[in-house]
Amino acid sequence: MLTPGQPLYQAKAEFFRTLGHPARIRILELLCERDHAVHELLAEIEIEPSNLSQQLGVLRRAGLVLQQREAGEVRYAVALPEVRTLLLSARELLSTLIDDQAGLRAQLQG
Amino acid sequence: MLTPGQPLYQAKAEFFRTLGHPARIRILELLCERDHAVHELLAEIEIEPSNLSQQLGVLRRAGLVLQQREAGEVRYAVALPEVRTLLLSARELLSTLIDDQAGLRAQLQG
DNA sequence: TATAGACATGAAGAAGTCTTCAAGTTGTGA
DNA sequence: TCACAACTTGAAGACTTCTTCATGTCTATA
Repeated sequence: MLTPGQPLYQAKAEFFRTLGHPARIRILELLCERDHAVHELLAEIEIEPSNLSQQLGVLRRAGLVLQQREAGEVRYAVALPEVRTLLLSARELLSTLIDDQAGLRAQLQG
Repeated sequence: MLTPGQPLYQAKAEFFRTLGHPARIRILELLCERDHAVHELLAEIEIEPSNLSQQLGVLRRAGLVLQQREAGEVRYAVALPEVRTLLLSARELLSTLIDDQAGLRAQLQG
């Protein structure tokens, strides 16, 4: 969990593993748009409440999101604006990757 | 492994999991500098040969690196320039994250 | 063609991650 | 104060991923 003194590439790997879950990706994407209460996230993501809490816990412990009580609900927000940049850059890479693979498939089939 | 038809956030999660291993991160970082033969990677990364091959296999199947035989050795290269951008953007985020956490620790301790 | 070097692969036990369940906490309104 | 809503937590079995071992392939060279 980003403990100091460990080699940097270890921390990087750990960080990417934190992003390596569909629910956590969705949460971050939603939080990049605006902050959300837990019940709002629950309405958007198909997942059990306790599972959502677990995933929020993972993101919280990684330092990627912040929690805040407000008027009987718990609101979450991304902790750093850099998260948005990273997700965009991943989307970029992924769409090139998918296009390339579609191209390859087309080439193989025709 | 980036199969078409699955929801996008699933593909994203899978993609990040591919990056979620210290050896694979190191491989990609080295390949972002220049392409390397397997034995060159082996000299840089502390890992058993068969393990390195396994990790290269993961990256290859994900479409992130390309393999090429040449003069009795196998050379690897990153498949897309976008990989470099993404790694930089992750480094950016991670260093902010680490600074923030160091700040928090300092605040808590003194 | 035999041998060696450079890699890749399949399989299996160890280790880590997910999902769910049951139970716990924290505010809020009756 | 009681009860409820909104979340969180710990634990446990199911499921994945890692690492390593033994073996296999490919190429170049003697």
